[in-house]
Amino acid sequence: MKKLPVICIAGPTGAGKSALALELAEALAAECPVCVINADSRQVYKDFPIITAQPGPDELARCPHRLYGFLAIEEKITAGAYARLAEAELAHCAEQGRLPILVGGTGLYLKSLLGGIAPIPQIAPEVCRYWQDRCDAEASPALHRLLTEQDPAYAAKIHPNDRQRITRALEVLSGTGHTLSWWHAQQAEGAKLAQNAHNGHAVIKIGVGLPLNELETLLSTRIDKMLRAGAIAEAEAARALCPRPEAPGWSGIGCAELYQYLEGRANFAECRELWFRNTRAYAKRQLTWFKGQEKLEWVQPPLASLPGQGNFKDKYPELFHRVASAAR
RNA sequence: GGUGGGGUUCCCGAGUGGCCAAAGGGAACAGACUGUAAAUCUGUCGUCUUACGACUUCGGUGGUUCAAAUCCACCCCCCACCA
Repeated sequence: MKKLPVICIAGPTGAGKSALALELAEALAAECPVCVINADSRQVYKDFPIITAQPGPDELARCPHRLYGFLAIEEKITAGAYARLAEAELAHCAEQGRLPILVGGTGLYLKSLLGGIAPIPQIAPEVCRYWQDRCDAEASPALHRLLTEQDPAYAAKIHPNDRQRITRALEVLSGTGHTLSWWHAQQAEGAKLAQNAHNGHAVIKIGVGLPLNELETLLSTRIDKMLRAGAIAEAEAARALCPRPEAPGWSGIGCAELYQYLEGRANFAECRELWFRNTRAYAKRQLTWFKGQEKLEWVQPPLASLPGQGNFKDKYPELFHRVASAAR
């Protein structure tokens, strides 16, 4: 049996990745069945379908979608956990002869899935707590000095102020007995091989995007659409379910801002403005990531992405041809 | 009309004679990124292509002083309260 390729649609938030995926899915309908798989760290939360821009019922009806909206707000997902879940979905697709279309803007998740990630076991929560507390008490530069003694190679790569990475390195060391550098070395070989292939499947990476200044308009109108679609009610319901803003699910852009608004700590205009600013800043970070980390085939956003208007084939004939012939 | 408070670099905001191109935060720009990644972190951020340098800024105009964002005078705006 022929190995189907893996299609990957990445790019900054709000550029229309999901819509493009559907256009592609529909254009491909004649060739082979497909399955859209989420590669976005926030669209996994089931209580924020609107705010995290998950595909709606209409979209979901158009073709199978996986890994969307399945996590509760208090639950945490990580790059490693995501990679395992997505790996299983890819295997599933292979069994069924479906062409997987990965869609999402979480660069690290895509990288972990396609390029592999160090096989570090889960670290006990007490160990994490311990370093977290120590970092609070001693400040990150002190822990960075400590890390420099234990794992100079990794310490040299990160900044003394980067408490998230410093505590993680220390957690891994005390939790597993090996340094992060050691763990990274365990999978370095595979990572190099996996750049353009995944378990023997060809990977076609498509980027959807626009320069930041042009993307702004899309981001702004998208926020208004979310608001009209009931973003506030969604946040309100989520708050009733989990009134802890520090819970993992609340960290999404828009969620956090709306929480402040609901608490009366920001007025509506401030909330909207912040939401927009943060979204824009995030899109910029993503652009930087994709510029430096991945080589994508950039494509314009599908501006008129109304249901049933998928004309991927006409817009990107060569790209479509490549995908289709790889799928056949 | 009276009294009090205030006008600082894109925004917020510190600064009350020299150590001030001016704290801090935000925004912006550039960047990093292997389990929190919609996260976390870095650099730049008045102008002069680089600066040990030069030049122009702190409502306006004059003045005091070796030296002013900081002191004085007048003026223009804003806010609060009283009328």
